[in-house]
Amino acid sequence: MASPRVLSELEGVCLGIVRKYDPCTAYHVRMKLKEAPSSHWKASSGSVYPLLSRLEDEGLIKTAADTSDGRGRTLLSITRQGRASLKKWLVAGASQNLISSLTDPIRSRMFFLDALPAAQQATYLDKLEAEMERYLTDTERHLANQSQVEERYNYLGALGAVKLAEARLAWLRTVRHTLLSC
Amino acid sequence: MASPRVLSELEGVCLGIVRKYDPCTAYHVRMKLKEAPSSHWKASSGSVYPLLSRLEDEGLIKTAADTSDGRGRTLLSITRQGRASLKKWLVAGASQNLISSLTDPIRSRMFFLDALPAAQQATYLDKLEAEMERYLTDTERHLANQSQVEERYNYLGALGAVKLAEARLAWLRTVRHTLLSC
DNA sequence: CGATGCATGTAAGCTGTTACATGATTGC
DNA sequence: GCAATCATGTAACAGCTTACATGCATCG
Repeated sequence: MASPRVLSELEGVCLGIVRKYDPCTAYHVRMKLKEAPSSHWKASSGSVYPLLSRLEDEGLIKTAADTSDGRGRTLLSITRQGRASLKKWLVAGASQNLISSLTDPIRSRMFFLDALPAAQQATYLDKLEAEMERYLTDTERHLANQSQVEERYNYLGALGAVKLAEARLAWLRTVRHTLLSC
Repeated sequence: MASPRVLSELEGVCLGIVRKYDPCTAYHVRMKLKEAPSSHWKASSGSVYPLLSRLEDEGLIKTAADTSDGRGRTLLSITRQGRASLKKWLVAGASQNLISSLTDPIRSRMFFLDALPAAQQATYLDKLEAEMERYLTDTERHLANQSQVEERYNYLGALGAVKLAEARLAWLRTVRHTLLSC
């Protein structure tokens, strides 16, 4: 009986990537994490390699040396047990505690904006809006690269990032209007 | 010259709370962190007390023993240096890297939903939608408790939580419709 | 033949959580 | 008097980041 522990967020995501691009290298997993503009994860080698070793130790992925490549690549595949763990991680996401664990540094700061003098508030909100617009553009561009038919799930995930970015931007504009128009 | 390091997210939030309810106890800071349904922070004593000690060591807050209370309460106040640090933390929020660091466990999972058989996908999405509705209600209730005039910044922050929750729910419904209607 | 990208790792450190531990105050 | 809340902390650990270190492959 394998350890039935719940995977961490990054573990679940990495295992999901291994499954999706099976077989692939650890490096590939890192690159996939990096290419989404909306990903929280830095996915440095310092987190990914030990993480994947751990998953291998627990039998969730298996490795095979790629002899055709002189760099000593290691190809990763998900195991039957890994698939079961991934499913478990997936459905565990429908809990109040995970739904509410969304961190938003912008919103956090809004509560304390009165610490800035009015002029600086305006400057800050201006810059924020400009950066948020740029971020929205990034997420939209990323969405445009996902095929709606071939990569349905990637498309829907990327769509979520766009929708959230739109909502944040709209909220920011409301804030700006509320604070600066009187 | 004091250490000009940038505060972490939780440090900034805690310092902001101290400033807002100055003077207040560390316990009060924890309770404030807990009462928002959209807060990412668990704000356990194990994080808050050492954090506030650190801020005191760096001269960002000062403490005073409350002799009128037998429990040995310690009252916290923000210092001039603390105000400067808080402002710095605030404006540092307008950076691409912080804007994009929004973690969404629901969206993360969407990319891998194809790991579940269709029937389980439907069950999962149903449960998710129900929980998201409950979460939206929580944030709305919290918003209703914030005065739009007296607590303008708290109101705007809570409004952001509601707007994000609405956008996530709308997106979830799109996902459900897309995946289950064919 | 040099730059960029592919590829794999380790060590130290930061930040926050969980679990534990203690005790006073307030309201019923 | 007892329960809930107020109040303060510590120790161990989990999880991820930063910085460092190495070396082959590919393309111009």
